[in-house]
Amino acid sequence: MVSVNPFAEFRQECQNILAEALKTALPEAEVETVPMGKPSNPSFGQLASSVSFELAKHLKRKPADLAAQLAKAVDQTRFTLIAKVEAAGGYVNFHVNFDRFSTLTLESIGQLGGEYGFTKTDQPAKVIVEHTSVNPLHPIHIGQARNPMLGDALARILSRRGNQVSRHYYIDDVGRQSSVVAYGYVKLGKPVPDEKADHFVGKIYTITACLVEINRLKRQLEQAKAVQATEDTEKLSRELNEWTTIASELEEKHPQLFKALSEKISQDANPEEEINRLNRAYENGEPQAKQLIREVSDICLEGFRQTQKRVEISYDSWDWESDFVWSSQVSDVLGQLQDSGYVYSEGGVLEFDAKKVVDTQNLRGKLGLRAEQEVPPLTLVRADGTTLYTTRDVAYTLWKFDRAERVVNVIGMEQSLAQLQLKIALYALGYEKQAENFVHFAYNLVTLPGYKMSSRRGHYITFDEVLDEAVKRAFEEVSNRSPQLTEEEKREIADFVGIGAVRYALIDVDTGKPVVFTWDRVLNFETNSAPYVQYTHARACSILRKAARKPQNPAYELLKENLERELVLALASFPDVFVECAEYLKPNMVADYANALADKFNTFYNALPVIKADSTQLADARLALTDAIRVVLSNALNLIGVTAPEKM
RNA sequence: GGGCCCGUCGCCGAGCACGGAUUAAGGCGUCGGCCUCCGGAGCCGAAGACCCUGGGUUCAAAUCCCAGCGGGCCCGCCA
Repeated sequence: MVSVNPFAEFRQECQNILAEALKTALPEAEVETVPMGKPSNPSFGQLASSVSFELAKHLKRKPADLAAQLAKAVDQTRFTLIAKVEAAGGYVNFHVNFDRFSTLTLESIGQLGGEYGFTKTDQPAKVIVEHTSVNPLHPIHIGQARNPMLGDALARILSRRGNQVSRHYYIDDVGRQSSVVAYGYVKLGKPVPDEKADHFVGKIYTITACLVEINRLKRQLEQAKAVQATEDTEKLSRELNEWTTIASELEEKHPQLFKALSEKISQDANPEEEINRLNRAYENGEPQAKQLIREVSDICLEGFRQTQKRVEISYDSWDWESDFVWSSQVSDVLGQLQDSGYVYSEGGVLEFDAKKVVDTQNLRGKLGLRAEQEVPPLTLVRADGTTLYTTRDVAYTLWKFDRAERVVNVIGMEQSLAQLQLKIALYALGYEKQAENFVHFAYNLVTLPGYKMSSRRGHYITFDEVLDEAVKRAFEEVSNRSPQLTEEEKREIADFVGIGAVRYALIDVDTGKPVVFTWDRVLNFETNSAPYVQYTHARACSILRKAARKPQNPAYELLKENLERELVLALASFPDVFVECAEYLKPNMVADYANALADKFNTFYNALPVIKADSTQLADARLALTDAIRVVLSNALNLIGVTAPEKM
């Protein structure tokens, strides 16, 4: 017999049996669904129901009496996975029949193998997961790296759930900052990168932005002084000071580049003007500007691709924001929004009245907003006629919905308001179904303990650095532990261990909480880390290798130890964990599950011999258990994109 | 000023969406053990938490509601 979800099978049986018992013993009771939960203590069984507490109220009887009556009324002849039903402390406790349950679970895992646990949804959909979408201006830094880790895990999970998933990278090349790099790049005479492309672009961006900012502040300061605006003068001086400090930092770090850029840029009286001109030209789709900015963006993206390849993340589509501007899509959406009646003009600026949409369409309930919560308006178009980021994002979102039924945006929680306004815009345009299938998957930031990360200021640790360091430390670790391996083997292991550790660390924490970056945390190789789970997987593989036989028809009922039964239960509940994490979009659940299973297995491993068990039959049963653990650990790691190695 | 998120042992953190049984999981760190045994990136044990505070709902609250305090983020003709 094979079950895709053994524990659910048991739960269903308990529910049916209890519902029957309710009908026969307490026909006067009205219960819609019978509550069923995991008891705190295994001696109370594997599932327990607290119906009696509910009923006690209505029937005015003691919970303990009701529970006893229900336990008695249970029809034992219909037990298959249940061993016994008992009343205790007012609860009705269900004990699983381990002989049968172990057999069902382990045989199912043996049969389903790499598919075990991945229960398919009955409503498969086309889903677009947009993630990463780092601006092509500088290398991906550790603060941003949480995004692709989560996004990729989500995509893997949703796809395993039976959805048709497409991964999209939104290239945000429209906006002043792209013109800033391009400007610096031209000033330098369009140099060929002499290092990893995105790092190269990042330096040009930071230095150029800094120099331009200083230039701007100086001019503003002079103006302020001229009209004797003391307050402005003070504020501007402070800002100028800050940027001057940054400039000297940059000059020290990259003296040649800094010198070259600073000489070239100082030749322009007003670099800001140049940049704005380029920006407008790009939005208008002028060929020269198009050619230039795409060229710089492509250089940077090439660097991103290298990093992504390294962490085994891929995208099905790279979507250029500029394409939406150049085609009529943005202006079309703008037109539709204006027709909707929720847009007003204020001094030549177009504003979207999100609050009005919420109020007239009665959306507070659907959006989870409080009664009097303010929803600020969104500026759609500047006075000079150019559009803003969120405006363009509306067009992009509709484009996505032409290709999918569901859209998941993996975007930091600092953009919650913009994402909310975007959703409201969908309602305003009459795309109600789309709005409901639009999900902002928000996550909190990764922060550095010392200072604030800022890509504009060049204050960041790059993702590449973190990966390099992780692999380096993993290499030292492997060399210490397994000196007999060849250099080649060590390098390979160091790679998946180091990268796995980083991936796991960025996924493991609840997305609502910020991650404070420390090397110790991200490069953890001990319990509760990818390497720990990987090691456990390799250990299981090693046992199976050593046994060198595939047990035929193992007698699962021989698995009578508590440690073994706990393992069976843990294995049996993997499908539940998977479904839950897919439905509630909680990738960290998978990491936690894998770690907990590894824990249990290691305890078992230390306490009970597998190959050298007392009898061959018992050894066979334990080998089958070990094999099932191998399969499930591998399936779980697969969901979060971590390699499950046979050796390490 | 308004909104969103968060507050659990010295530190980090599960559990909270769906309230349940006087043992609130783990990990790090501290202290003490374990290789005649299948991989010690491991295992076992000890110490450490009135789950931010105060109310409320309930037979039952870490979990739900209200108020407060503390931290992060957002409220731009930036993205």
